Amino acid sequence: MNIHSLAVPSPVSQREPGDRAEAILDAALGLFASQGYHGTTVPEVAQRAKLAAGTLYRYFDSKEALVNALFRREKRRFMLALLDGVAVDAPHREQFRALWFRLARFYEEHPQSTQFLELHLHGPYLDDESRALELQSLEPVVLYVQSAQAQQVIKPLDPKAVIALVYGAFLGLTKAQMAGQLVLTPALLAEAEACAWEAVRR
Amino acid sequence: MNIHSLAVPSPVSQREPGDRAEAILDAALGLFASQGYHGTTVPEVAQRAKLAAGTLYRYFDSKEALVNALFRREKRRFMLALLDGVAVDAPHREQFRALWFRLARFYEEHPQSTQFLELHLHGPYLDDESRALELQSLEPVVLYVQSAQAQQVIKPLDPKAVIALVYGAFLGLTKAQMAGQLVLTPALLAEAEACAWEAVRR
Amino acid sequence: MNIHSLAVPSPVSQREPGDRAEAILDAALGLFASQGYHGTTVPEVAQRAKLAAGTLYRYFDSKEALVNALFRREKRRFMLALLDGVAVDAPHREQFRALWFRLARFYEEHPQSTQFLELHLHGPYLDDESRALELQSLEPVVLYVQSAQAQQVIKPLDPKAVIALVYGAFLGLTKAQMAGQLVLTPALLAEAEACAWEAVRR
Amino acid sequence: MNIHSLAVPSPVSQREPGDRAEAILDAALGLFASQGYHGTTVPEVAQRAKLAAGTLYRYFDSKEALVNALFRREKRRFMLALLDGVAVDAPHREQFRALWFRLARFYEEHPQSTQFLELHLHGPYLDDESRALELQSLEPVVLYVQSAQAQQVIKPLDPKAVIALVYGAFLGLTKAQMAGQLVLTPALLAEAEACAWEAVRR
DNA sequence: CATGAATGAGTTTTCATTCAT
DNA sequence: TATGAATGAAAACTCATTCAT
Repeated sequence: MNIHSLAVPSPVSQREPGDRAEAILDAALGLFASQGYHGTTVPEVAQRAKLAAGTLYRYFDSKEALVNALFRREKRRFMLALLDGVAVDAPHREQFRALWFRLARFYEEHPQSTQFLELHLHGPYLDDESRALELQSLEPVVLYVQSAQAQQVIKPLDPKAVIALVYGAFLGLTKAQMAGQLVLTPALLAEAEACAWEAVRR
Repeated sequence: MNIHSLAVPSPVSQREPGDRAEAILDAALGLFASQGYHGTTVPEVAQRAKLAAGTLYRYFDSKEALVNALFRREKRRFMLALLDGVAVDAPHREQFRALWFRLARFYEEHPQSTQFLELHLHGPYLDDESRALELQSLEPVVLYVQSAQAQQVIKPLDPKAVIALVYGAFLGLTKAQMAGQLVLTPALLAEAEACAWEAVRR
Repeated sequence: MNIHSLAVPSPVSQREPGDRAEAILDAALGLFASQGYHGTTVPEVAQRAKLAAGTLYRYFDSKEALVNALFRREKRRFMLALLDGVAVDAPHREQFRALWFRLARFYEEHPQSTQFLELHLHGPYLDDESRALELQSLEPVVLYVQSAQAQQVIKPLDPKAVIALVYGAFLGLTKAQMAGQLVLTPALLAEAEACAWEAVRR
Repeated sequence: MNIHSLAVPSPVSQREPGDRAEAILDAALGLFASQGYHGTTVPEVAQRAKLAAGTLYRYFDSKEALVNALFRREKRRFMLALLDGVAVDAPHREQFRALWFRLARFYEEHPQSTQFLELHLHGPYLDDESRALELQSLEPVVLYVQSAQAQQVIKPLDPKAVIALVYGAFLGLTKAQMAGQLVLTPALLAEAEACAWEAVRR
């Protein structure tokens, strides 16, 4: 038994600051992902986050500020899941596989995040900071593709086309699963990874 | 000069009955595609269709009925463009290429339709008939894939996974183009078609 | 009996356009005058104008637009009542008396307008056009005072001070009447006019 | 250096009890005067008084109680400034001059108080006590006017009319100054005092 | 006694839908 | 049949007041 096990469990009302904002973002994620921005009401978000509608405005200036904060949180989460600690020295084939399964894992753990980010990519309610983040997020992947192309491992297409094809294919699978047409088993994901690699390999 | 050039242009009030409904659907397509269902107002649609808001209700019972009618029209257009007169006897490789370029052509001619159909695939406002059409629309393509698989030309994956991968890859390209990251030149489309084929061929 | 007496009385629903906006302004005048801008709600105005809250927004873009439209209408009414057809050739003493009794008449006929204009003179919700009108409205009276000063009929104070003294004195009377402390009989008004003249005459 | 300069400044937490209520009233004065009752929020007042919104409610039961307490404090201040130690034996002309310059001094030192008292004279949020104070405050001035009228020094108008004319004229000057149209120099104030006297003298 | 986060009623505003003309 | 003004329910947002800490 250590000193921590003696600690009094903190009651709900003693949440750390920031916790409440996170709860709101969590609630908003599910709703924006399934119903879209205009299809979701602020009271709905508040109710799901277990607070009064007015309270939400202590944490976010407006519905628009909320969707932007959410977009940035999810985009950062996504990029972190995709790139953090990636083995840049590994063979390109290995890196490709790693990236694919990181996508898969992120989708498995945060399907709503995947859906949200696709749905809200170009909403007119996204502000400059969100758009900047969006643009910036592609860069590391473009670098990977260019490096692989320099080694003549990936076809010499526009790197953005390569990314669009592979990530598009991946998203196609997730949509099919969400529509109930498909079950993304590990086996299927592995086969699909092979397909994706065949598509862009040289 | 022929007899037609002499024809008096029919006044607005003497349009054929279906004409106005079509005009409404055309107007709705552009708006729903770019702003979403909840982000588009009925008066906005009416104004773009050059009629009064109240008049729209002579043609569609409600906003929901409108979006469903639109979904069905666009889905049918899309399937027609994809499948009508397709050469079922041609080699599978040829058919694949043909399907890809039909997709490309449809997107080129009706980018909003492509966008609309993706965006509204799973809106909670779609009714049973629309959902049924959605399911049914996949069937001919599934048959094509199964036929190719029977000939051991396409990998023995779940046909829906094959479709998801290929159509997903195609949509990835269109999104990149709409985001201004890419220009879908004929050359790029041809190269991408090759990629897609490599992805699923045996 | 003339042709007009034969006219069918127009039903309520056939009001001339503009009538409705006027009804809203009339309703708003009474409420803004007695309760102030922030103390008056839009549904309150709508109810008094006998229409639904939403309908008001067909005529005015916002509550702020409404108060500005009202300010301008009342200011113009006031200036018209004060200056239209004034005998600029009459002796200055006569003109002074005329102006005073025009003030009195306007107040008698539109006490709420007088109150509203005083109360909202410097509200932060007044826009540039309203402010410009406010500034411009003083000019003709300044000219009168300067003319009288040139003839050595009125004391050589800053004309704006002369106006402030006289109009302030007048407003003091109206406030006392509205507070129930005083009754502005014709006799009292005449005596007060003499007082005001004594104040500024040379 | 004297003994006072050595005094330890009393920490905020050891303020005298009435101090905080005064600080709240001071903060409220500035805000109510410039933005009105409904245009001012309680948190705004609290922030300016450097305390939390909740704390304000230890000192005043409600926003309405606050505005009433403020009204009474300012009204008393005003009457004190106007009448305290006034030389009742001096000639009426002298007393008139003294009253005028006491008005001027009060306005100079507490322009917001002047503005507040005028703006809130008839707010529906004023309670009976405030209204009673309002009525009662006029009495000493009425007595002065009656005394002067008895001596045939001031015109035999209703004393309340006399007061309305003179105080109205004074307020007119202050409004013109606050609107930036005028600067109330000592010279102008002296000339205006002469005007006011001419207005009501016999 | 002080705090300030939380509340929810109330405010401004929008918009799908109706209906008199 | 076409119109568009009118409606009122519902949305985003504000703020006086309370209360756990």
